[in-house]
Amino acid sequence: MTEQSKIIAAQGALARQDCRSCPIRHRAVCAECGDDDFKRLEAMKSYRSWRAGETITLEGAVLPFVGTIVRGCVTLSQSTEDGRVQTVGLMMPSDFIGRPGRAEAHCEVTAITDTTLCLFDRKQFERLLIETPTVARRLLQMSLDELDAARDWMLLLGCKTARERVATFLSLVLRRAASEAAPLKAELPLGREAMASYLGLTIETVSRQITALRRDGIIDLAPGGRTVICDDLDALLIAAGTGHAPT
Amino acid sequence: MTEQSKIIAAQGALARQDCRSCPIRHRAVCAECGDDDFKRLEAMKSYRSWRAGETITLEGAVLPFVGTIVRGCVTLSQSTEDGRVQTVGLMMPSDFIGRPGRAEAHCEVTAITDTTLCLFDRKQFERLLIETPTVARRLLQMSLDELDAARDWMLLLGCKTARERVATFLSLVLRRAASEAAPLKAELPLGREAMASYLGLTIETVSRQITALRRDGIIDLAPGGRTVICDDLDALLIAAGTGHAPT
DNA sequence: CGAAAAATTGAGGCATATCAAGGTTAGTGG
DNA sequence: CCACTAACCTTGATATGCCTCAATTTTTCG
Repeated sequence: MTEQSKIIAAQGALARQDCRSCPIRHRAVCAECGDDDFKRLEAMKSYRSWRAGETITLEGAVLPFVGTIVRGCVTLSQSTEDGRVQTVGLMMPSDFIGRPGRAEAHCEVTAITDTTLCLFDRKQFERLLIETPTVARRLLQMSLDELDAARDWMLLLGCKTARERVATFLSLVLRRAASEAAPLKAELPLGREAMASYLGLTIETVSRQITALRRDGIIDLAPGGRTVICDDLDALLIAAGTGHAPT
Repeated sequence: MTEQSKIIAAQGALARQDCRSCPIRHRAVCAECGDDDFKRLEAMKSYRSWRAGETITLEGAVLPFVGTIVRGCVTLSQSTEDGRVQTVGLMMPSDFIGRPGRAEAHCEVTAITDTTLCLFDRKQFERLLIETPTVARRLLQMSLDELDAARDWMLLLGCKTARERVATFLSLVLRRAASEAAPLKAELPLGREAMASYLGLTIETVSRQITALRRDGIIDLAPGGRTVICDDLDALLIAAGTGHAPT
């Protein structure tokens, strides 16, 4: 696997692409950039890919880059000294990885699906932040959104029951899939183990609660257990203990 | 209480003070400001005070200001529809309250001790952010620090035992007090109820764990139960499941 | 000193973890 | 296409840590 992944990683160093045709151009840290800003970004960016399951960086490791998720799904996680792990963030395309102003990663970052990042050299990006207010402003907004989301998740971890946690996660996935008409349908980006780590539960409890929600007619699963179907999102939101969908 | 607090609040609208003699000048959002920046800030700032226990803003309420804590201790909290509450942040002098770019508060903000904020009109402050990179840069750093702290707390809420949570909190308080020599000693800013809400536990469990830590000789309490004493911080950190003190 | 608030302690119940087994799916090679 | 294997998921039985309910003690404040 390691050998193979090296080959993939090498392939992942793709040719530069025109930022203006980038699929996440309007949501990422570069959302407010003008042509001049893009010229600068294009000069410093590179692409790199990871296979599902690979570690992008370990907690405390020095990261020479920051970047944006172009494709794929990654988790941020923290762990105690004795090895208990908590997933503290689930990042999707357009989300920003890494921290300007600090080289050491605060979390472990893991690719859940095959993932491509648009990378910026950290030093160069820090200089850009000082000189380019459009990027700095957008990064502040995105960081504040992340902070709100983290605080919403603290409510889940501190107060909610297992059933509510699972229902909250499923409603979040269904909302992100945003298929217009009922029945809503979405493939789960995380397996049971990753879900359990995100929800502060065990695999077994997650599985049991999914079964219970299915038994209650609130959701259904497609064969394979990786795709959720929901006819009545309101019922799921009630099970989640949330009148409005969480962030 | 309400009548009296109004009087205090009125008194709280203090005369402007010279920013350069402000006690938190080097840690707050204005840490990197020069003389010109201060001139602008002084023109738009005002002070306001709250009594211990008062609500500074409700979740979802429109806040016409943002600001910095000058004195006191406040909590941010979120709640479920059926009234369960989780404290999601503990803010101290120099911390920043409110979100530029959004009027509605994401959390309920409560003064735990008597508190004074240095307030900025939100609209004016947002304009300042665009035109004053020193403030914008500092606010970004502070927001990223908050995000790291929130993620550390998610590890606590998702993985740690009651004993570890209480030990983590006590070590955090002792570290902030930063009294150089052993025995370390600090007054708890939160009562048992507020501690329980912050730690995702009940009052009773917090009380029992404090008793247990005391019985084990890891901490001691001064009469009144509001002041912790610790001879051996390492032992407390081990009880907290943390080799290094948490953020 | 007296009353209210805050903290402690105890007994018992319940939700979730843990331990263990069995079933299902996906990937691989014949 | 099928057999085989490994990973993933589900289900069951039991254990336990924390919550709930209830009573008492301690502290604070008028």
